[in-house]
Amino acid sequence: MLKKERHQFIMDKFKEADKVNTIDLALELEISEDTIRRDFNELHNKGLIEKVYGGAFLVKDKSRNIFDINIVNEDKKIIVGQKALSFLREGQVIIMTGGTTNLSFCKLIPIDFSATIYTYSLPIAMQLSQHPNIELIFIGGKLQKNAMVTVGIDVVQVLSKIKADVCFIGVSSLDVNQGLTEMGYEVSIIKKEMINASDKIIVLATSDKINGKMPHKVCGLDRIDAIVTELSPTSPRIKNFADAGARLF
Amino acid sequence: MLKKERHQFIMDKFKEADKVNTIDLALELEISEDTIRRDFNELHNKGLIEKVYGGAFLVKDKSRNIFDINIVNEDKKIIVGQKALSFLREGQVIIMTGGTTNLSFCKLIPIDFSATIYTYSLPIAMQLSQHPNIELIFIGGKLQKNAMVTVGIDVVQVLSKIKADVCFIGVSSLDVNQGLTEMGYEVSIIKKEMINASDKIIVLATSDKINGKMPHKVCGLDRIDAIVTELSPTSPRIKNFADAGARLF
DNA sequence: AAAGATAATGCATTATTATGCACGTTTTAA
DNA sequence: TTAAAACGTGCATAATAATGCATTATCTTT
Repeated sequence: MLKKERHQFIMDKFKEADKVNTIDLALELEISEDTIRRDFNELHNKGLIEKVYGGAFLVKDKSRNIFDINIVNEDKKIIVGQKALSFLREGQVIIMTGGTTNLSFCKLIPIDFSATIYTYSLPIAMQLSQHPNIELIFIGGKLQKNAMVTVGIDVVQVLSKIKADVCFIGVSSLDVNQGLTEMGYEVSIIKKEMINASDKIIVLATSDKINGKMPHKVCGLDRIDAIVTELSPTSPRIKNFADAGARLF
Repeated sequence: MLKKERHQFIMDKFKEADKVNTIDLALELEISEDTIRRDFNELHNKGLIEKVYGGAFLVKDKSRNIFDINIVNEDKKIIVGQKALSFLREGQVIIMTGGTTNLSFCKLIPIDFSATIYTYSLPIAMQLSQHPNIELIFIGGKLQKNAMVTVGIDVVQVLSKIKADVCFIGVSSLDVNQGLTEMGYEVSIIKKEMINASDKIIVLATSDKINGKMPHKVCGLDRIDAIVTELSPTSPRIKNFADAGARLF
């Protein structure tokens, strides 16, 4: 029996019982307790079990991988993403902001889609790196850890020098009168710059972002070419936007 | 029986069992264990199997989620990372290259460690973003998708302007005579620049990178302040490095 | 088809890993 | 507090792996 098999065997034991016992395992597998102890040590070092005097317990809450991002309201965001696909054109130069709505959108982009995409979001970049035909340019800078985007003068400087066909922009809040507003000052500055650099502005927003105001204004409704939500464009919840002349999808 | 047939035969074995055994295969095919081992090595290098002492396992359906990175030889890389921790100092300015060895290292950095870290690797940045006291600066540029690092003139330009205390550098290959060499031209240029910008150079390498040569030279052994491997510094496998005066850890 | 070049294989040697045992230390429970 | 049980460490041994080298097989080119 190979060591790895034994390790697997031990881990499987936890399906039957909460605790495994050093001696029992040694007897069952007909090997020395020393070997079981060494196995325990290795499994412990991998963070899989917790050693106790006489045996071991399974570690339950194995802190889930930091790399997998939890998307709240993913179903709604997928609807938004699906609708937004119609704004994609092959060969475009695209600016993509961060946020989980944009991330859901990026997951839906056809695998062989070809374009040049600028982004300042780490998760978005990870996602888009799966697309072989997308030329991906990451805008560097100081990392803002909560949003997983880069900020600072370097980001603004890069953006000031580029020209894009379209910007897919996620939002903190969207209001009929205030337009697009942001929670953080730095991100608001950067988004302004992104909008400046782009011909068309497509806003991706789930309905919970609608009719809210944040301290820092990014741009007015008039500058936005399309607002994509999971709601029907005729939904009463966004009638005020329709009345104000916003292009809803 | 051709080598390719044998490889296919081995892979087919996994349909019957979870593992294959080196000796059993040698007996069944009536060839030497050496050949089976060489087959295992080749299949391992293709990422198809995982070698263990006494046999091999099939590599399971590789990460459905693009965000979780599969680290081959993680155990060895963890040993390297553990040793490398002793080179960290609070408050340093650090340059961190990419690669899974460096990623393993970053996972081991104490959560409250405080420093300024520059990197051009997406996964490394994702990992380090978990550390609240690390000021993380991502070096932007065009994304090279296989290595998940940024390349291009922008990267070089940023690096030419900074000064770091230490650079933790992963390698393609490390050779006594050639020193540090890289597979890709662009990355070799960038690593040169990183070395230029740093006072101390710490090389992190598992033993499989040792005694190999790649087309693009990065720097000689004399510029390297420490080579950290999973082996003992006195191991005969790296005796030639010790003889050449390299500082092994 | 033959000669030379290249790759594959096996063998001998050395290195590494896994395992059990002995023995001293730590932990548990009465 | 004490004795038994469990643990950790160093060591010896055996199994497995890696490496260099010689040999054999395969491919290329003429």
